[in-house]
Amino acid sequence: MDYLRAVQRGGDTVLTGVRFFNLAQTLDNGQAFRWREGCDGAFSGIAFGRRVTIIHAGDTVTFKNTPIEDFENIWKKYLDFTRDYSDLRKQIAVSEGEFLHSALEYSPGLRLMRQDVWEVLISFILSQNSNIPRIKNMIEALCQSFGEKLPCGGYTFPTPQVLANLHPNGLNMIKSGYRSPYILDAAKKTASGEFNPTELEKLSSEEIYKELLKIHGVGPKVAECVLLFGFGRVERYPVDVWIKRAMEKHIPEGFINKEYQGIAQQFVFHYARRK
DNA sequence: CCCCAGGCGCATC
DNA sequence: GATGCGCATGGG
Repeated sequence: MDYLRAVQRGGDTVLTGVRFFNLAQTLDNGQAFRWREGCDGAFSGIAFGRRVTIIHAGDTVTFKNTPIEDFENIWKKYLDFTRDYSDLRKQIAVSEGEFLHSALEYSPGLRLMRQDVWEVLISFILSQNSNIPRIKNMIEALCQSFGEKLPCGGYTFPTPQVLANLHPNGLNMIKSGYRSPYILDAAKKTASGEFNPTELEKLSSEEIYKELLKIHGVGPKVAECVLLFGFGRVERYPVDVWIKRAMEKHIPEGFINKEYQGIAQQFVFHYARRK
């Protein structure tokens, strides 16, 4: 494991002996869109209906105002702390080539996140033909308009039911343009159970993939994002322009180890986009 | 002001 | 099943 102990201290949960974890490299690399860095380096965000502020100092990570049950039930899986990155990184380094070595070194604290399938689905439908600042703006507008206000500030991600009941132009205020009908279709199929993440969880990645493509506005790229970031299918990975370019140039034969190529791809993506 | 953006649907071949 | 085009809108 990549931490030694998790203990509740006051209202907070504190992890000690943390390795292979960096807030910015994990929360602000284009996997998730609802995290903001404060001026003190802390990151605040909302997921699974809860808001949390995370502070990283030395080998200690603090989840503010978080009972240990919330860490165990939500954030542990969300931040992939059920996986051993020490071991995983070694495996990738051994099986892959020089470019992956550089990519691993470039992001020592990058972890694959495991997010809510519904939120990932909507977020990456919105992401198409757009850029990260704008994606964040659309998602925030969506949450402010249709999410639930939290007592500690911010809004939850709206439910499928709420979005499914909107009129065709009910999303005008989030300025999602031609993507709006896609969002509504995803919401209707999810609210009705036609697209059911809990049931799909039991199926093979390829079967889930086929179900995802039935949603209007979901193509190969978005479907792979949902498989990797939502369903945690780490053998899958999305191919966008950045990855396509980087793979063709540096890893033309593809990843040797297919088992974790979704995670390996995260390092390539982050490294390929470095300034 | 112009360019283009973590794609996709649709028409056409 | 492959290819090319238009897309609504804002961020750089």
